Amino acid sequence: MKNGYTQLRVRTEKQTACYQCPIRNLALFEAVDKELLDWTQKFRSQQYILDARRLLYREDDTVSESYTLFTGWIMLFKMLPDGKRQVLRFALPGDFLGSRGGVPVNHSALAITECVLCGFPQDKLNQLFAERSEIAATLVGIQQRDMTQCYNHMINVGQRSAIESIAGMLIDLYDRCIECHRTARPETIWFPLSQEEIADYAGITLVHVSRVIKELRDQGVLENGHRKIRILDTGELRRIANASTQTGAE
Amino acid sequence: MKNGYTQLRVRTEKQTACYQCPIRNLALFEAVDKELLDWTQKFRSQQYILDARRLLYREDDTVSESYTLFTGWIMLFKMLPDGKRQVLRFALPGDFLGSRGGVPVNHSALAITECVLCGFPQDKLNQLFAERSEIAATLVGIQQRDMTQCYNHMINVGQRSAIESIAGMLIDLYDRCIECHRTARPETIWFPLSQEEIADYAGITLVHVSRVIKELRDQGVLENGHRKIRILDTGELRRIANASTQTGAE
DNA sequence: CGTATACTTGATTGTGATCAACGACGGTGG
DNA sequence: CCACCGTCGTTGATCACAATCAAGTATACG
Repeated sequence: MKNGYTQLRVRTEKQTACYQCPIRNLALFEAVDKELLDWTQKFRSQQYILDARRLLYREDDTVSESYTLFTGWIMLFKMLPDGKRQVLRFALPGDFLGSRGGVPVNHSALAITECVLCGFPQDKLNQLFAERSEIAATLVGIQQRDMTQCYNHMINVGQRSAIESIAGMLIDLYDRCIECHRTARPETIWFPLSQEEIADYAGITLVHVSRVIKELRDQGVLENGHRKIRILDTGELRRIANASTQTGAE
Repeated sequence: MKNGYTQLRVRTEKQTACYQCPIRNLALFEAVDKELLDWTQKFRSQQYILDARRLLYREDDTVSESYTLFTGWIMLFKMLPDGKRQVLRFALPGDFLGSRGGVPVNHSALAITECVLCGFPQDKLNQLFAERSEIAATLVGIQQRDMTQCYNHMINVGQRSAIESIAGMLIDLYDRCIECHRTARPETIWFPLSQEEIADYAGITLVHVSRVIKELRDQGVLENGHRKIRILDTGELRRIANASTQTGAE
């Protein structure tokens, strides 16, 4: 109960049925016909709960399942020998994680909040490809989308200054939150990331993250605190994310 | 002839046959049985030549073919509005490029040297998936491998100092060159990258690249010049790539 | 042989790292 | 209810790595 490692618990109550899945249009089975969804559901092994601060898997593990994240935030990252950490991606509801083709995973995954995941056994995926090739095409598309995100992140890390990078990251997460919550625009958003996690994502130190966020607060672009954030001026935030070394005044 | 944009020329002489392709084990059709290779070859639309310094495609283009790089080096990159450039990856022979599922491409591709490419029409790929699902699995695996590379690059850019980052990059390219040339170890390698391209890959300035490479030369780790490089001490280079702020002396 | 491109080197500046200390908050147990 | 503790965020002082500005030198090319 306390070994600090994979702690998936089977979700006993309320196993959501695939045919009524609210995020299906984001996930692997978007291409599947309605009448096939109960068939899809047979592929699903289980719904799981993963507590906050627990690892879903660790780099180099051979993971036997793929997962669709149903609720919560998961952080994908890699560690360096000297203890540095690079956050690769934040997975939000609808994102697809885990094993790809039986190869050991190339990153670790940690739950930032408590999460609900739908698991699909890896060994059935190839069978699935053979029977329904449009699923294969969808998976290729998902990987393509992940790659696009990865490329955008690379620009943040490689070419932008600290403030640009953080602004870009906030805009990106903001848009993705809007997309899955469909909440009104200038709403306070649930934002469970610590400054250390932001730092390891943007490739800067947590001290500097603190200063940058203070700067954004002082500029009236956002309010934050208590694991929440409110973007007050999305336009300005987008401008900051794309402007190179434009200091403040118009 | 001089519009600076996609300038694929059909390769008229010596169209290499798939069944005798020397790099097939690296590429998309590694899973295909020998007796099916002439069938595979029917999917191939054409072998092309792309001159050095020409774009294969540009970000947001809808590309109708996928390519296996047969000869040469190609640089994948993204531009920012202010003219900054982030190099995402260097493609070497055997790498798979281009369209994925009819979506506009998320990056641009430029030939660093003259290249030979094998083209596969995109619209036939889905058909291919349906007929031979192991090809789909292979493509998923290729994308997975690309993603792994991308993640490793992210660590270079995000967490490592300039000298670590460049050392890591050289080791990586060195290993990949060895892999496709199978040349003896301490060999001078064909290395066509300019310092500006290295800079845009590692996320630092070309001036600083020059200083770092001079530092590596002075340490006796490598010799270079004339678009060639010779790694004299791979062990030391690997050490530099992984050590955090270890200055020089053991 | 002249021009353009690539690389080198020096001087200076600045962004972000590092070191250090303090404050705010949330949970726990007395 | 308050004291205690741990985690997280804030703020200041100083330092260093890499950016920038600026010339100069090789090298490739026509």
